[in-house]
Amino acid sequence: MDYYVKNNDIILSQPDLDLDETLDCGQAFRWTKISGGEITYTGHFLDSQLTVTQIKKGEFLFRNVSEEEFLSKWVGYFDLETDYGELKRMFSEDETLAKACGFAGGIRLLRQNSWECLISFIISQNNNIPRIKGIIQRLCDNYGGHFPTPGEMAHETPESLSYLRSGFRGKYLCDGAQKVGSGEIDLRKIAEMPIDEARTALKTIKGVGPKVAECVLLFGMHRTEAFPVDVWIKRVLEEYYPNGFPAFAKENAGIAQQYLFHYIRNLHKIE
DNA sequence: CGCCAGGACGCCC
DNA sequence: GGGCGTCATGGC
Repeated sequence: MDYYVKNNDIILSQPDLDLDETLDCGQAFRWTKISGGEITYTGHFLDSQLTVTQIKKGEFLFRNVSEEEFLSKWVGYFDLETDYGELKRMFSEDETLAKACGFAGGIRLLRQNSWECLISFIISQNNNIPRIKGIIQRLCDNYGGHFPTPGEMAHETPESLSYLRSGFRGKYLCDGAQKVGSGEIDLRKIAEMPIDEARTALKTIKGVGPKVAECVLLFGMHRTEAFPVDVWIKRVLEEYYPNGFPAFAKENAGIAQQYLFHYIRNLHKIE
């Protein structure tokens, strides 16, 4: 990992990271882009806030971040100890994946908080990304600007959450909050389970089906073999992989999925 | 205006 | 087990 401390900031050199591709690709919903000449995002992980700027291609400024905080928090969050160059070389055995990696090679899989991920992807069902962000924004605003803890949300009802305007998802959010807040569901234990057991456990929450469970496993528990299939990935599988997804990528199928998701969604822009 | 969205549920057969 | 209507809301 190539970084150094400069004044109160961290300068990171990482060719396999692009802020737009990683922070605005539908895996996380609480990063906002700061308008201006440079590419800057501000957002949160757990109780820490970060403002990060892409100085130039592959070079980043983590503003007002100590070396200790960088190493203990953001290196993990941005998965900086994984070699994505190596992953992309492996994926590129496959023709479609090679194109996808070439199109958006700056995607990384963020290591997000499992609880926030669970709530976020319950909200995501049959919804679009701008509106998902809006609902999560209203939720955090209501809790003084931070993402509510399971304990804080456990008492909510669909009526008390009506300000979210989350529609039919309100009752699902309440069931998730009640189960996690009460300890009936232990996300830390689920994260360590064999994956099929983990899937089954997550799906005991109302509103958590195959897709949402897979997203929680991939984005919130870093189970890289999890492979969420939404309408976009379904199109990819039908069009490019009629005989199945390549077995060599199985262990990291979820990361491959990220490249493919971004690729297929933006294909209309490059043809 | 109509179609769609990082789907899941309930019901039917 | 697979197929289908329904569920709120609002982005485009």
